[in-house]
Amino acid sequence: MSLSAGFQPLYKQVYDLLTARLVDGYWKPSQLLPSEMLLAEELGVSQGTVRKALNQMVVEKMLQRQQGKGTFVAEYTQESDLFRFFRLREPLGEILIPETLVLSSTRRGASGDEIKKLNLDADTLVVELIRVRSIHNKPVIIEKVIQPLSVFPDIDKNTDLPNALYILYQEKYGITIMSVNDQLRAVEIPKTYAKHLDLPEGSPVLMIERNSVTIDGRVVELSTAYCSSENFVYSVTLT
Amino acid sequence: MSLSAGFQPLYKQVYDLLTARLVDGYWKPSQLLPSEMLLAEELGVSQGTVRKALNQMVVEKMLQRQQGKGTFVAEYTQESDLFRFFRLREPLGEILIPETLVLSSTRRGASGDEIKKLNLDADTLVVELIRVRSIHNKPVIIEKVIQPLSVFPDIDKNTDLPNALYILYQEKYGITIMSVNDQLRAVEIPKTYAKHLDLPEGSPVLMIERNSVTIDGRVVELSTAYCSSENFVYSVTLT
DNA sequence: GAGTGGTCTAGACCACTTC
DNA sequence: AAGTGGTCTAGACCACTCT
Repeated sequence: MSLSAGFQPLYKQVYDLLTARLVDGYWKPSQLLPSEMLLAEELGVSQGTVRKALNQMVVEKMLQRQQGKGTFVAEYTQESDLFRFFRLREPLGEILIPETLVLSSTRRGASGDEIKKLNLDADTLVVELIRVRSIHNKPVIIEKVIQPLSVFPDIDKNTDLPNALYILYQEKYGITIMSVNDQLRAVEIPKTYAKHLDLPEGSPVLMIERNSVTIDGRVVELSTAYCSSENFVYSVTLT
Repeated sequence: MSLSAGFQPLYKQVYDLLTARLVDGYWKPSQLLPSEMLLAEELGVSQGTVRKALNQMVVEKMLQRQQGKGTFVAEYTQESDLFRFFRLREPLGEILIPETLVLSSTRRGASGDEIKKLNLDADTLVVELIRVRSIHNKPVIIEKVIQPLSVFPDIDKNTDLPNALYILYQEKYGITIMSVNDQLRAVEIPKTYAKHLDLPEGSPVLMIERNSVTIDGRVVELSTAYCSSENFVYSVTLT
């Protein structure tokens, strides 16, 4: 059997092979995969083994399955999916979808910190994007996003950036963000940002530093956000 | 077969039955469960069905399994486990274990908000515990913990509270905290707390409001923490 | 009705732990 | 060697979707 050369369990080898097909773009978001039986036949393993690999990929949100229909590559085009990583809520818990305004977009060389965190070559250019996000017409977040041009060629040539950048990454660059690491601090709002959020200088704001990680484990985007927490909170459940 | 009267899948019925045994204390933390084969025989289902239920409980961190040894009720007595929900880190990511000093412990009637969040009767008494937590001998957190006496009888009679309260809840009251909901804000530190954290008045601090939830879904503890984020960050990964 | 994923079973063999 | 969980297979039947 073609997979038997490995040291890992069969279902793990199947998992790796199927995951590679997603990373390579062999299967694209929203696409229907072959049925369990067909995959089992193609790979020379039992249907139960394919099932175990597929179910693991569902747990990790790479795939979605529907009884009677089939198995699909996960897509994040629903509002609720797009804002899967957007954690600001009203204190009572309602989900809030922000509007977004781009303030600036500039190319520059990557800083040492960025080179390290994004694992870039020394001379790589990055785009620094500054946006203000508003909820109910009130500006509540100002964020700086760092995108390496080596990962997202000419991303600053796009007109009409989508509200959720991740959909652009997925549709235009075939890059799917699977997880983010957030570090939160409380700081006084930087002087230059105070006016954009309609806050007095010295106001305490949440500072959120985020690394965005792809399906294959690469950090491809950095962001730093300053969030007014007068009316909104960062809400998260730990298990 | 004794379980067949339900509408749910067999493995779900097995899951519910086994979970109930944990909630009831029929099986206690660190205890060895019967083997898959014995459970299957007792419940009149196949070994594969028991396995599916057990594995789900492992995912939810109620059980731990070890090949060759058996299946155990999860216990949280390791330092890393005790601080499973402790998210403060040095910016580079090292795990920090705080020391803890109790400032006060008082009984009082529950407030309306507490009655609602903890689902209490109107006349229930609660304990309000105020603690300072230090890292490397520097105070960084001051927290107020609300414990209903209806859930934790005479909890304020304990001398020597453990560093992690959850181990007390588990060992003395048979209550296991399975998840927490955190809401984070940035605020100016309350005047009365500034001196405890060695911070100037008006300093921005992280305010973390937490609901702690048991294995059976009840909120049994509230806490509000003010954290200096000069040298530490709240770190979390979203998937 | 045909095709999909979801459940359940039974049995074989492997890997690890303990005695 | 005996007992545990982990993997893999094969087959039956159920529930759902689409045509």
